Amino acid sequence: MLKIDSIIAQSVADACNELYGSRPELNKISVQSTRSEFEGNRTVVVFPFTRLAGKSPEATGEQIGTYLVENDDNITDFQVVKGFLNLSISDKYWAEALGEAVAEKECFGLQALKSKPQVMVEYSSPNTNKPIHLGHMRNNFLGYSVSEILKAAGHDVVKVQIINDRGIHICKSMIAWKLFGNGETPTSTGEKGDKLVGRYYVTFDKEFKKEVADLIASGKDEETAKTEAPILLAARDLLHKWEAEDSEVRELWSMMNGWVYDGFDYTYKEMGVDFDKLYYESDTYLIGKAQVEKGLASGAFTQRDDSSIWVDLTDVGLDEKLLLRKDGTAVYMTQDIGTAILRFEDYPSIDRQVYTVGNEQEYHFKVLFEILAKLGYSQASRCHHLSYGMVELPEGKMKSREGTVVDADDILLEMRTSAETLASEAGKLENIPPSERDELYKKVGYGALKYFLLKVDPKKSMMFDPAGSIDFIGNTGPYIQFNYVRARSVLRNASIEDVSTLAPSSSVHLDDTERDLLMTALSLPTVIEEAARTYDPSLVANLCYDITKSYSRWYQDHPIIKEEDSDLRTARLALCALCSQSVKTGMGLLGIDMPERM
RNA sequence: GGCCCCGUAGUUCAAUGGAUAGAAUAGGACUUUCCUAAAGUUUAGAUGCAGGUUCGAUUCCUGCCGGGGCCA
Repeated sequence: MLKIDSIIAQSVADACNELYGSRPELNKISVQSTRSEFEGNRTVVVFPFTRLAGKSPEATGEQIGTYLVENDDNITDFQVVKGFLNLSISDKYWAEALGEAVAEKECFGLQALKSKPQVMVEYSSPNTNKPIHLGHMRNNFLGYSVSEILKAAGHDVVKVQIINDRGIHICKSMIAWKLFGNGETPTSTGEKGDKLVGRYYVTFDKEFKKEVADLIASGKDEETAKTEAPILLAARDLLHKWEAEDSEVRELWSMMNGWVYDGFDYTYKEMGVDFDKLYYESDTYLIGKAQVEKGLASGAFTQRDDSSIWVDLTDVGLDEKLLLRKDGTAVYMTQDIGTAILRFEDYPSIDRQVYTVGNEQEYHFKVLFEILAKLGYSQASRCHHLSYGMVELPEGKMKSREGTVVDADDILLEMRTSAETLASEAGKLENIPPSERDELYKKVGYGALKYFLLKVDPKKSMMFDPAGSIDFIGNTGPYIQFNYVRARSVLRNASIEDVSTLAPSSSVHLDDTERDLLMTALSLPTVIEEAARTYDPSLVANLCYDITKSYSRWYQDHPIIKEEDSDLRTARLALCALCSQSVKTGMGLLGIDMPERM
């Protein structure tokens, strides 16, 4: 909601009070942009007041409109079309609103840091046996962006990662490396550490399948074969030794995980995401067990005859859920309980945790939050599962076993290369010093990728076609960057050092295109607030596009530097400054860097 | 079987219950003596089906059809 909209809503409430003796609630008063084919800037929907007035929509609109023009200086004129009251807002209001927004410079749209409660956002939960792929990238960019948006809305944010670094699947790549690795290391092969370990995870699977086939050939049934394959038994043995803290196994585990972390560090750095604190499941799964025992003692959980431990959530419409197996081993939920509680202890002031995890885990998180509530954590009711849809390929879901995953490092490289090709084909490279070119390809290429993944409503699943690749024209990151660059270029050519000096004269008149552009840019603060409230970066992405689209259209036929009327020139420069600043802020919240030249 | 999410132009995405459902891309026709044409203008094209609530439904409710997911 624009600032002017709350002013209008207030005046409309006054009008109803005065005219009909009843004051409607402010949030019931709908103010929106006036459609371009009608006179005016803002429109009040009058249908809700016809009952108060006991008149037709048209007559009600006339009465309220007349009252507004007489009693609110910002409103200069009105027109009623059916049930819509179109209001013209004074030039003075727009000039002042523009001047105020520009004066805020890079703070425009942002709320005071730490003016709202501390929030923890978990936005990566990798396994140490698989390299990062496109699905993880949607997760990471989404969580990073939501973190930045929450900060912009005034929250203190703690960004965390949970690393799934233990368990049978990790032992599988370990045993495969032991058996077939010949002592290979990332240094000896020159391969990225996460790729090397991932390769041995695949090796395990191949060997396992071969052994199963052999066992079946020698007369075993399939089920038996799958539990008796020697390589699986060897992996199980490693797991037992790991849990018994066998030093040799722990050493191998640390070494291989270390390789993976080196690989992840590179990819995260390229992606531009970072974390304030890392959590490892190898540290938290025992805490989870202890917490489950504690919950049993306090009566929150129950034990069955086979000694397995359960929680009964039928009172809140969920099921009974297993928390500890009969042999005392942990399930996923056990670990997640441990991790959550450890975090509440590490950061006593966090108001809630936000988990960025795919939508197939929705039930899991409902259960987790209920369990935390049962254990007495009042933050549980505010915890949020930031659930997002899958990234799908034209042939369906990505499957690592079928080799259809889109690897993160591959796509990052492809984006850089495409940016380079496009820039050189368009003959843009003369403008760019060679030393800055690689940086530029990253800004543009990665910007295209991030924008592509973030402009879609998180909860919807989305399509990625590797063959079609990601566009650089149209509704894309580079389109927004390009127009930003043009706007910055105008300000440079006009020698504007400090944009806050661009105070428009209060008598300057902006035309329809200019007012539309201004209104769009002025909505940044409320869009950020809304995005923070709904954990939805796509709102910010869409606003950046709207501002840019309007800017580009306006720029086409409105001279700025060459404008001879000096009041108008100043106002246009201010508009240019406001739009470029708003878009830079918005794109920054998406993790997208803006180049100054391209 | 139970529960959850999603069905909008050929395609990829928009639309706090509001006016004639917006963009992008692909297709047709244009624009560069002018602040960066990765741009702009223009043309053509869509709410799965059937009911209901409402002054007004892409949006809310019910049923069906189609796609995805979760729980055994």
